[in-house]
Amino acid sequence: MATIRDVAKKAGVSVTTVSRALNGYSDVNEKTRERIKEIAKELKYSPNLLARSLVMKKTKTIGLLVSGLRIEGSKDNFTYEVLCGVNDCAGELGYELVLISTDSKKQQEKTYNQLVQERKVEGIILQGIKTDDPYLEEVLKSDIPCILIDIPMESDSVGYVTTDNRDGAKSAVTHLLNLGHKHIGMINGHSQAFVSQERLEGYQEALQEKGVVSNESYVVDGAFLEEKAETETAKLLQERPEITALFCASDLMAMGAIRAAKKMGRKLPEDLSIVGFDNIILSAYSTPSLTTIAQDRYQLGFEATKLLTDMLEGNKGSKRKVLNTTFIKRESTSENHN
Amino acid sequence: MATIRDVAKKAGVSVTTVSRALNGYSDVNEKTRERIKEIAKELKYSPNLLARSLVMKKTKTIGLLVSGLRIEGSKDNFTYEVLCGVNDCAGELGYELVLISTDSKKQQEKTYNQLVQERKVEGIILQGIKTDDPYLEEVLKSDIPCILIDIPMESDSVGYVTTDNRDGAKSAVTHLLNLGHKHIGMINGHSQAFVSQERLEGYQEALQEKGVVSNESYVVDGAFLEEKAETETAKLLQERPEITALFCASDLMAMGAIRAAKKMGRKLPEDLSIVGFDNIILSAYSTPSLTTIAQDRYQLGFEATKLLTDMLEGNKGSKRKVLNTTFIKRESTSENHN
DNA sequence: TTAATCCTCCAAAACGTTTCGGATATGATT
DNA sequence: AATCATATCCGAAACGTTTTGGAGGATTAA
Repeated sequence: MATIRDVAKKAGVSVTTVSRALNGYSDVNEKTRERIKEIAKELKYSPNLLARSLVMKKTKTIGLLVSGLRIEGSKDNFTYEVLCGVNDCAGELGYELVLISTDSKKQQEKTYNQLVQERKVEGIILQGIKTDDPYLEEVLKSDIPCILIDIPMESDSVGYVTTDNRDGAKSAVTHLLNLGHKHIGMINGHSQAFVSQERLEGYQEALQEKGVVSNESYVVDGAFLEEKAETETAKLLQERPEITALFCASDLMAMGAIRAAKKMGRKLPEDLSIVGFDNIILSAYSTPSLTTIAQDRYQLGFEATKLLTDMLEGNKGSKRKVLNTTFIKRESTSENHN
Repeated sequence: MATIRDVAKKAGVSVTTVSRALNGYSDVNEKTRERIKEIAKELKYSPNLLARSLVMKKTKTIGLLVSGLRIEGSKDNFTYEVLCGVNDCAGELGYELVLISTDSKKQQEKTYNQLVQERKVEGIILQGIKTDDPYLEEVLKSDIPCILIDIPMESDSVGYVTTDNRDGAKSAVTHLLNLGHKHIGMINGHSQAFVSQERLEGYQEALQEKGVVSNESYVVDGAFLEEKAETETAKLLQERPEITALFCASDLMAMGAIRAAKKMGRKLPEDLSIVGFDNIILSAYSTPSLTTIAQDRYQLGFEATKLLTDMLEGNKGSKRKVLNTTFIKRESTSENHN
C-alpha cells in the first residue's frame, strides 16, 4: 500500500523524481535512480494503475464482450478458445483484459457506449453477437475501436476477423461431390449469422461448379443447436430419402445429425456421409469420427487482438483479417454406393 | 466523455449536488434531482469508474487468476465452466471481473502481491495452481481476500471451495466392487494436486470397506494427461493382467485408458470396466460412453465468487464450501464375468 | 569573465470523482 | 425576538499518479 509519496519521502526526493526515475526518464541521475528503485522495492511499492490511468487517459485495457458466456458453450468451446487467443495476445502486448458478458436483460439496462465508457476499456472485441443485435448498430456509430468476430463490417473505428466460411463450405461439399454424392443436404445455422449465409453460398457454389442443380428443400435450419439439428435431420431424411450426404454448418449440429441418422437405422458412413464445420473436440471422438472443416478459433481471438491493438496504437493498416480453413478427413464420409 | 462538471454547469448546481443527486442521497430536492438526471442522460454522462474507485478505495472488481489458460483446456473445459460460474455470480452481485492468467515465466516477473495490487482487484479467485506453486505461499501470507479452488487451505483472508473428491472416488470404486470386480486399478493424476490425494484415499477406503486388499502396484500416475494415461494404462494392464476394472481420476485420462485397452484388444466393458471422474462433455460421446463421477465446475466458480464477495462485504461466515458429486452410469462399466 | 548549455531536480496543476464540514434560507418553537 | 431544526446546497480537500515549465548549479564555450 506504499504510495509514490512514501518512496519520495524515504528517498529524500520529490514525487516527480520518483515517477521519472521509475519510468525510465533520462533526466535523473543514475545513482538516485538506483537508490529510488531500491527503496521502491524495499517498500514493495507498485504504482496505482487507477491513478495513473486517470491522469494519462490510457488504461491499456481491452474488453472482450461476449454475448452468452454460458455453460452450453462447453460443447463447442468457441468462446473459450477465442478467449485464450485474446488473452495470449493481450498478455504479450501488455494489455489487461476485462471480460464483459451481456445478455438481452443486461442490454436493456445499459447501452453499449455506457458499458464501454464506464469500464474504461480502450478498445473492445465483440464475439457471439447476432447480426440483428441492437448493439451492433451502436458499435458502428460509436468511435470506440472495435473488432468484430465473424461479422464482416467495417468503419473508421471498427474492423473484423473471420474465417473463410464460403471457401470452407465449398471444400466440404466438393469433397462430398467427389465421393460421388449427387443429393447433398445441408443443415444450416440460423439466418442471423453471417457465417450461415456464407456457408450456404459455399454449398451452392460447389454444387453449381459440378453442375449439380441445387434444391431448396435440401437446406434446413438447425439453429446451431444439436437437438434442433437432430429433429430437422430426421424430417429431412424422411422427406428426401434420396439424400446420401449431409453438410452441417457446425460439428455440433453434425452430432445431432449423426444421432438422427442412427435412430433411423442408417449405417454411417455407408448409407449417409456427413461433413461438419468447426473441428470441435467432440468431432474426433464421436462414432463415426467426423470429417470436418477446421477453423482456428484461437487464432481468431489472437488476430482480433492484434488488429485492435494496432488500431489503438495508431498503426494504420488493414482492419480485417480472414483466416483459412483446413479440411480434415475422418470416418464419417465415404463413397456413394447408391 | 461528459464529466460530472459538465452536468453541474448545465444544471446550474455544484459538482457535489450532482454527485449526491445521482447517487441517491436524501439531501437533494426531488425536483433538482430529476433535472440533474435529465441533463445527465442528455449529455450521456456516465461516471468515470477510475476516478470513483480512486477516491472510494473500492473497485468492485474481483480477479480470476488462472494458471494456464490454454487451448488444451478445451478438452475438459474446467477453466471455462468455472469462469462461467464466476462470471454469472459476479454479474449478479455487481462486481466486475478481470481475468488474470499467469505462467511460470510471468510469475518470475511479478509477485502475487504486485499482480493483485496493481490490478486493484478487491479479492481474487485462484484456479489451476498446483500445491507446490510459489504463489500459494504468498496467498496465505497476503491479506487480500482470496478463494482457492480445489486447494483446501484456510486463513483469515483465504477460503476455498472444492468437491468432495474422496466421497466421489469412493462411490466410483464401490460401484465397481458391487459389479463383482476384485482387481481394480487406478490411474491417478499427479501428486501436486490435492484432488489426486483425496481421490486416492477414496479409492483405498472403498476397497477397505469391502475387505479387498489394496495393491500399491495397481495405482499409477497419469498426470491428468490423456496420452500419459494411455501409456500408463497399457503398461499397467500388461503387467497386471488380472485387473478387470479401472478407476481414472479424470475423464480425460479415462479416454486415454479406453484407447489403450482397445489397442490391446480388450472389449469394453466386457473385458474391462472403466469409471472416470469429472463428467466432461466427451464422456457422453465416447464409445463406450463413460460411467463417471460428475462434479459441477460451474457451481465451483459460482460458490467461490459467493464466498469471496461475502468476505469482501464483511459477512462473517464459513469460508469454505464442499460440493457433492453425482454418480452417472453409462456404458463403460459392467459386471465382472471372470 | 560572461554567456550558453547541460544535468538534476522540483512545485504545482491536472485527471474526475466522493465526502466532510459547513452555509444559507425557511419555518417552527420557545 | 431569539433560538432551533430542517431542507437544500456548496467549497474544498482528498485519492495517487504524470507532466509541464522551470530553477539552480555545474560545466563548457566564447
